[in-house]
Amino acid sequence: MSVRVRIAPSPTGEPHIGTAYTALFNFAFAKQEKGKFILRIEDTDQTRLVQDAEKKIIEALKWLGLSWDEGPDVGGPRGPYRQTERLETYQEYARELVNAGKAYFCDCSPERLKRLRDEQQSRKEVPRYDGKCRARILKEGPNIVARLSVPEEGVTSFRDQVRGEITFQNKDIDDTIILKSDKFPTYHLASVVDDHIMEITHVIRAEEWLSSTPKHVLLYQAFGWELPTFVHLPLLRNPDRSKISKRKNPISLTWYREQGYLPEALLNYLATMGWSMPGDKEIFTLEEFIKNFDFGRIDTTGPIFDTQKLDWMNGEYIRKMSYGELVQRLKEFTKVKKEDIARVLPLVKERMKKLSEFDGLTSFIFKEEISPEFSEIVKNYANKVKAEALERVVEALQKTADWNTHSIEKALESAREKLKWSKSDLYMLTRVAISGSSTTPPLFETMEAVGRDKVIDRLRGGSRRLLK
RNA sequence: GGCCCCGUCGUCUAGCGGCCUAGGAUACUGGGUUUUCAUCCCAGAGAUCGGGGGUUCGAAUCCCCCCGGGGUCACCA
Repeated sequence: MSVRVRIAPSPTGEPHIGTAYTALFNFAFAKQEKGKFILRIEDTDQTRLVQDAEKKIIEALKWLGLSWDEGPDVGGPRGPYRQTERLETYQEYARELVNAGKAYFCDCSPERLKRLRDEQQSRKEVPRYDGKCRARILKEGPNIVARLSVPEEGVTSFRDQVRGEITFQNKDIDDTIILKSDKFPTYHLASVVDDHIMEITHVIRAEEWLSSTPKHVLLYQAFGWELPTFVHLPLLRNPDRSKISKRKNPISLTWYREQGYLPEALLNYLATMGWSMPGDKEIFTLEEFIKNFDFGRIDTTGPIFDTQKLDWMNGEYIRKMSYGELVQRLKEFTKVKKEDIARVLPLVKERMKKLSEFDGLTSFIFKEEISPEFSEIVKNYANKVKAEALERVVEALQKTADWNTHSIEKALESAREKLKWSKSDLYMLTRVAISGSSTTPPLFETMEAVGRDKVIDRLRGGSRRLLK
């Protein structure tokens, strides 16, 4: 049987980093097995639905290059792939279960359920449904839900591909609602029915689903369906080890994109979360990941998402990338013209960790005016002396016909000989005068990029400023 | 709290009974290259493998208990 896997995000907010993580592992496994990777939209919660969320998820996955074979609008024999488009299906299956005595209708009001929960909690009991409607024969209708009838005794167990055998006592499992009173299925019913109809062979999802898996297993058993293989990936964590969340960590894929993380770097980083390439290799391509992917190398400990290491990895990718390719990628991060990006890129390529840093690193080159601050540099010279030094540099520069790093260096050196200044002092003074900053790319290259006229203007401006 | 999962340097991890006086990466510190920054190179510090019992000639690796962390307990997914 050929492998079919899926991701099933809910369009309830920003495209989530966890979705990318799960998608990556599903995608890699599908590719390795030459199987199918399916995108299914779990939009059954009408109250939490967010307008553009599905679109954004799709855009994010495309950005990452994790392409899918079926869904939500891409053909496939077992669609549609949005759950709200298949409501009758779930209703039919729920009815089938009720008719078979494996589920029952329940008309307990939300108020009663809340009261029940509160009472149980005050008695320090585990909150769960008391089975009031279990033995009643109710007709389907408004304000009626369907609940799974969980056996009172015995155990439900299943095998998780990376964690081994996991067993739950049936008495600990609640009679979960499978069909809500609005006749929409809950996640449990919908995902089990869909996974079966879509012939999903491996359910690869996050660890947070581990404790509801027995309910799913019970559903499969009630229907008499064959179980898929379950794989629960470790949960990405905040620095305090709690489940990764908006409050404590950036989780939006849109944010990572806007920050200038390269999709291939983000994917590479994600692949090292809870998984390791044989041979201590940390930088690897998606193709290498696919080739070497192995469930046995999944670590079940929840990894902390460390943006510092992501930054390092992103920088590695930027440095490795060709200039031409980088220029293309930079276009959406700056208003600087393409030719100018290409021209100054060599100065900043190895200084960028994120593409969004390009403007900050290069803006001084293109600015019309800068306001250098001289007070903190070359303190052993008086302002007047510094101003004169800048004038000497201007004179030397004006004598050179060519404008390249070599001629600039020669001019600077001849000025320096007259001034009898140290290299570091004169270069630092010049650097601040032409850039406004004490840290820039190499001076000659920087001056060359700024251009002759502007350099001379700025040196004179600096001189005037010092004399004020 | 019940149930379930997990526990190797700050962080990501290698390790699946002897090759481990625990390796790599990142972050950090120092040094080198250098006109500043960054890159690059070298070095250092950093984990008695959560703790305690076993099993074994031998345990980070197997077993038990404890402790710690996390997840989950909705007409949300």
